Amino acid sequence: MSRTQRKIAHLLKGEALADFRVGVDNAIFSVDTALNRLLVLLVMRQEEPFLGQWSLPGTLVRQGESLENAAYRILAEKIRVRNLYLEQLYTFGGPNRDPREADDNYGVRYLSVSYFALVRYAEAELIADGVSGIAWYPLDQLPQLAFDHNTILEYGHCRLKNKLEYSPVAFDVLPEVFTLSDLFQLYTTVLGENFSDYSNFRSRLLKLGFLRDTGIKASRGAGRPASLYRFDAEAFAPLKDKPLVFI
Amino acid sequence: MSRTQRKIAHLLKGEALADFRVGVDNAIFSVDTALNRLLVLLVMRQEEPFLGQWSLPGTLVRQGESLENAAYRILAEKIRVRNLYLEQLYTFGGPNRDPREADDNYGVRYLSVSYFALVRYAEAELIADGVSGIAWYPLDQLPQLAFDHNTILEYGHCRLKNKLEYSPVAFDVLPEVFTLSDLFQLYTTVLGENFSDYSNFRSRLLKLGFLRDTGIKASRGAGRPASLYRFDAEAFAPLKDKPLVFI
DNA sequence: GTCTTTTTTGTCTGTCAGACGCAAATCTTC
DNA sequence: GAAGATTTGCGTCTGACAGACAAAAAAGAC
Repeated sequence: MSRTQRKIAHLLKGEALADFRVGVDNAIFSVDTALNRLLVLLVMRQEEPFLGQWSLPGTLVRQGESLENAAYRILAEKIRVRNLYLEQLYTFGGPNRDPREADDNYGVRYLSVSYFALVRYAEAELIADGVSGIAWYPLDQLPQLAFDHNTILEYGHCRLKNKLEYSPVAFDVLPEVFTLSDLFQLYTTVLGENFSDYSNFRSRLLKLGFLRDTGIKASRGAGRPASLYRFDAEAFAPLKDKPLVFI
Repeated sequence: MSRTQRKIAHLLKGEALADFRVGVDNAIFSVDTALNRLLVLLVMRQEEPFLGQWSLPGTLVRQGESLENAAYRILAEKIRVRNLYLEQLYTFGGPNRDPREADDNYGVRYLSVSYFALVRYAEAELIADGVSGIAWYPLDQLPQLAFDHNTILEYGHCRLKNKLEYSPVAFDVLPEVFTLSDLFQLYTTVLGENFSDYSNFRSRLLKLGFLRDTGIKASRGAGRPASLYRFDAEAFAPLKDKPLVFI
């Protein structure tokens, strides 16, 4: 049965199927540990609809391209980064979420498969192509975004908090070696100040046994120099999906 | 800019966009507490591809229909049930996941937004339309399913275990009043025998304070009659996203 | 040298999970 | 009706740990 025949068969049964255009939108987070800010990557839209408004970096999916590859592609177009974490977030596909649906009397639907990403802030290099605006925005100072992208970011923020609590995603965005203060600041910036005491956070993480003390000390201004630690993925493996911290 | 113009513009830039057909597939779980079995709902495919093979109940999304509504629609076509829980699971959209893509030289892609559902087994009434096969299958005795539906069920099983641990979804599929043994059997069937002792499970759940003792006793065969309890949603509210049990 | 800052290492207390035993209340069998 | 079986309900005990807090150690700042 050809596609047209199938379509006709469905129409005869009174079931009008929708034709879809599928896009991928990325909620890309980063943590500026110096200023204790949680940031998201926004781009200025260069075309209608929502021309001139901030939005999540997104793209339509090409022929032969997987959803995840589309997510990696759009990320690579906007940002140069070596270490990152990426996973699917949620699929938004209600009718009328894209004004282009109304333009088009053929009745095409626009669906967004959103992806969640966390990148290392220090080494992330934004790619400005001279035309389009691109910037890190603090999550608590978001402008009005295009489409339903504010909603997507709410989902993304939730996922980020859960990920940090239950998975070692933090070590994807910290440098190879880091102090326990770095780690603690990352957690407090994302989860809020009041989830644990530094002292208890420290002893819990150390007791879990997947942080290796390199013996090297890092002196940053005043105060006792801190030990630099390294994440041991092998030692972490058996702790998979156990909580790392308690909110 | 018309749709055709946009398409041409993209083609000129060497970006061949994919046209999508979007389907919804439901991973519908149920727990048979009498036999301690975890079941999933499968239907026999009535058309190509995978004619005559078992698959998840699914449907293509219609014009003007939201993804969630499509999920509810296909569920309602297969099963009559009053109490259920449903949420989006994951979106599978790699190229070549549907053989129909190869048939079609136009290059249409088939994408599946999967939904996870949990229904009350005792009151679930399967709708056999005389033509199509439909049955509950124990999760540990699955046949080879059509498409990537075995993968979808793996995702679904993971989600089910997490849901049970962190959300009161169990009370959506238990009767209005239930004994603590009912509750415990539901948990052991899904999570395995070795996550907790009945005695400790009992005291933990009671101490959380959202189970109301109705005072009514239920006598089922031998043994001391059990108290019937009722779930108090209001009392549960502050415990949202705290774990109910520990695996 | 003294003060300040930051890291590191403790202590103490209350809570809770996990293991287990036993009493209570019903049915079954003799 | 008595004894045993079965299931529910309710304890106790112990070790681990979160949360609150104190204090020592090691550096820079003055």
